[in-house]
Amino acid sequence: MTAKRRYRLLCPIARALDVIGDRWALLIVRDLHAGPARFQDLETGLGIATNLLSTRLTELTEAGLIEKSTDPGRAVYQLTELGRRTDSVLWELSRFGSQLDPDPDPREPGNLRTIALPLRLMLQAVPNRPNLVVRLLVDDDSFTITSSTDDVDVEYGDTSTEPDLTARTDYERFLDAGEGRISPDEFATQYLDIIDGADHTDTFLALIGAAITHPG
Amino acid sequence: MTAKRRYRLLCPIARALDVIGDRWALLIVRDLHAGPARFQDLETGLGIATNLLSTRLTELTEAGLIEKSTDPGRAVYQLTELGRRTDSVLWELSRFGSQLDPDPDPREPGNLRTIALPLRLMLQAVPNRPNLVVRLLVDDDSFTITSSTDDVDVEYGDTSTEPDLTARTDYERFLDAGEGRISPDEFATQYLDIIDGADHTDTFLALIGAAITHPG
DNA sequence: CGGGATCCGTTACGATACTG
DNA sequence: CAGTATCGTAACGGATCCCG
Repeated sequence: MTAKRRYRLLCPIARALDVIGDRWALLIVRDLHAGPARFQDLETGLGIATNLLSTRLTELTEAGLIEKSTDPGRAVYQLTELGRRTDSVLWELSRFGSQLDPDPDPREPGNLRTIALPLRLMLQAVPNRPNLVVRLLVDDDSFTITSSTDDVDVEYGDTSTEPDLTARTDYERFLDAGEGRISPDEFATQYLDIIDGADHTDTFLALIGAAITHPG
Repeated sequence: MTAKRRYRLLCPIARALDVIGDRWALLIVRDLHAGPARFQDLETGLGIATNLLSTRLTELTEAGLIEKSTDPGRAVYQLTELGRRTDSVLWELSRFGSQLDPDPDPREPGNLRTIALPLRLMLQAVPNRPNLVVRLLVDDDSFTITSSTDDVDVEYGDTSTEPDLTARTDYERFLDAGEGRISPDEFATQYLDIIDGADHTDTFLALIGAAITHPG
């Protein structure tokens, strides 16, 4: 029943921060951009205390950014349309953060939902995307990339659709490539294993290369 | 000597939030986009406690976003090049925040540095900008808009350059227009007084109209 | 076992008073 | 004017406990 701490300024930036400015709020939203997630997915992915996650989830729900669907008995959280509109904010934050020195003593996340949104936004900037469904394995996590000319989606986990191609890489290298510390070529040839669907290799490498190279 | 609270995650978004995610940090940066400011300018503009402003300023300085120039004996804070690169983040936050319901019980800011950055970013999106220097009076605050084809700047306060045109409006209407609650035409004809330099009126109105209308 | 709620020590924030 | 010092309050973080 305690009133939440707010700026209460007229300006839209302060208004936005009143909703997504609290600690963890944007990171939770970011992870949900990778698709619906359960309580524990978010907890282990972020390393957030359960009480904080709980309060953030209700606050974000009240603000209309996320919603809880208890369809099959087990709670699942997902973004609303309003919540999905945070993608530009997150994208610009990501671009700004890439210019900063990385933490000297980083903490590994419990899962890699983290990278689904940046990946999608990079792919989104590529013109003339091919029609392609890719299963991308990063360490022990799996992503399904669904590319078409009109749209592109990156979902965490295996989805029902059968992929055209399956590839594997590791998290560190993926980050290096995404932030420009290694070249697309070096990444593609050295750190990307094509496991299945090799006949789509050229299409896939062109897509990845364009995504990394593109100014954003 | 206590270690600052950080996410310490590898992802660039978390890295960005470790620097500009603290309460007030982004709003301070936003106000500095309006040009150099003194301690008290920021305090009254935001309504922030002085101890918090003090710690934020040193943190932002350590992070390399701002710098203090004590040239004439009086401390003046201003953005560094890195700090200026927050403009895209702030712009997207502003766009997101405009979609949210305004606070039911808002608090008036002590000054209007707030709106310099949104205004500049709106103008920046206008193609074929005219060469024009405008003094815009909003309530008791003054802005100097320097427009050219290549670039546009909005500084808080009167600058040395003599304006081609001087106009006046009020804060509420300005916000209404910027967030699309009233039309550019309605704003220009009803709530914008041309005080001086009337021969540049058409040029100015075209610029303002385009800025408001433009998708951003 | 997943999905939280409760408790409690620590840190951050906010208001005000005070100092160079 | 530009901060520092103090102090009460709110938020965070870790752990444990509870409930279906």
